[in-house]
Amino acid sequence: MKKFLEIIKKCPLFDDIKEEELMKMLTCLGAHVEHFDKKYTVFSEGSPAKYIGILLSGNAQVVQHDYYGNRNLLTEIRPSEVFAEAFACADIPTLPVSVIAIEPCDVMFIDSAHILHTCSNHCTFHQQLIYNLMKDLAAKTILFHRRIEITSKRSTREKLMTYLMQRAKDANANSFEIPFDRQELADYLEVDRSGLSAEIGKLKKEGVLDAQKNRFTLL
Amino acid sequence: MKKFLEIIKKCPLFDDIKEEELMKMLTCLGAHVEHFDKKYTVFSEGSPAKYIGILLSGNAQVVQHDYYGNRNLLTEIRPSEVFAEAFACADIPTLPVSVIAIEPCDVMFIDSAHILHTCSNHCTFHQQLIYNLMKDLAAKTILFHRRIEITSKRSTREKLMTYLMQRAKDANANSFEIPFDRQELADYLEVDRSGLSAEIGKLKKEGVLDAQKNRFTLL
DNA sequence: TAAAGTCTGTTGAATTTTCAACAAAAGGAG
DNA sequence: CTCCTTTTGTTGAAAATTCAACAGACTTTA
Repeated sequence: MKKFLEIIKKCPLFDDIKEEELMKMLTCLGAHVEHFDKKYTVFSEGSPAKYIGILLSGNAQVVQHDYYGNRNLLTEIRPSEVFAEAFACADIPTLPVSVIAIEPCDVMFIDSAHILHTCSNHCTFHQQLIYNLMKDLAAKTILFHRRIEITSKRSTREKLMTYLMQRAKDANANSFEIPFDRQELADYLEVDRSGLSAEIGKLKKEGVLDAQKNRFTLL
Repeated sequence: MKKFLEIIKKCPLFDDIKEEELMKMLTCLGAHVEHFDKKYTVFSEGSPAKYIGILLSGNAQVVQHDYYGNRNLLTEIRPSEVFAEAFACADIPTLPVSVIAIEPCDVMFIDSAHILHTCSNHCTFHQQLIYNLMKDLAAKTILFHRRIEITSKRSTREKLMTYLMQRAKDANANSFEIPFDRQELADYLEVDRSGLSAEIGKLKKEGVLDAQKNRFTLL
């Protein structure tokens, strides 16, 4: 676990927790690390929502499948990010989503009950953890707002442009890379892939943007 | 404020806080109540995200307007529910949404800084409030998941049926009322109102459901 | 390096959604 | 009760999305 210390320190869940206390605390919380190869399932839909996950290396996605088998891409997860915490904290018994390793991953698991319920009066770090968890959930809620801002647009073009403008604002630049390939972007925007490609082509011709692979430039 | 005590007690933000401490605490937090007539604006897009709102009476909605002026209905707020907390907790400077009174409303406002930052080591209720806030945000995140489950469907019919099945599950019955009129439902599902009406008509003819005003029955 | 597999852009046809306009129904005010 | 306003359902034409299929570019693997 030590080799991931730098990533762990960046995790918002551990803000304002001293480095010398961190490892001790993780042991106390019963944290453990597992490795997953590409395309393997980290959490699967319907399994108990007992553990909070923290991505230590690699790249994963939160996805949901509807009853027609359509894949719905909910979020991209990057190292030091927390996932599946909302379900554990909200006492949802089983996960309504799956988490899939897109690249080989190392994941740290912490039993949510150890964060929320055990000795919360005696260990000072529990209070800090809960405060950090609240901050993290607030940030997640904001991300969902942004997502809904996108999907609430009615046309492929507007969805794409809303997404790209969000990314440009985040990057503070009009040229930036996105973490999706075309199919994933289509899934995220909830549009048809071929229609998306066509729309990108049109926008290029109109001189609104430039796109090479996953690098986009707004003009 | 006292006349709303029963509603305030139901607010998840005050779970496990004793009734005799509640009023004292609200005074300490600087909570105050305002009245809003129908169609008045409780919070407006772009204003500072300083206050957390708690609806004490009436009915309100969280809405967002895009640059074409389309109204996007994010959530319905009912008495004892908390709103705008995510923006305050996530340190978002200005609100990206508006809150509108649909019926005459009474709203309690609490400065979020008083919950998050003041004397958090000395007053025991602060820790409980933060824990409750975390629970509340986790629940909100789940609601957004459900919302995205709906809007990620591609057709009006699937969106409608996904929504109705969620409501049926919540109500634990195949007959239930929804808190929207047709236009609001269309906004929530992000579909065209006339197309929605047509789809409801078809589903009735097919014997899949029955609908009278805002009471739906799945058959 | 060759072969196999994956990703992307393009097309046209089928299906859906959107839009605008109107009439019927329901609700509210006086 | 009647008038006026709002909500709901209906329609057909226009526009957009989806779908399936394919070819070329790019990657990966053997």
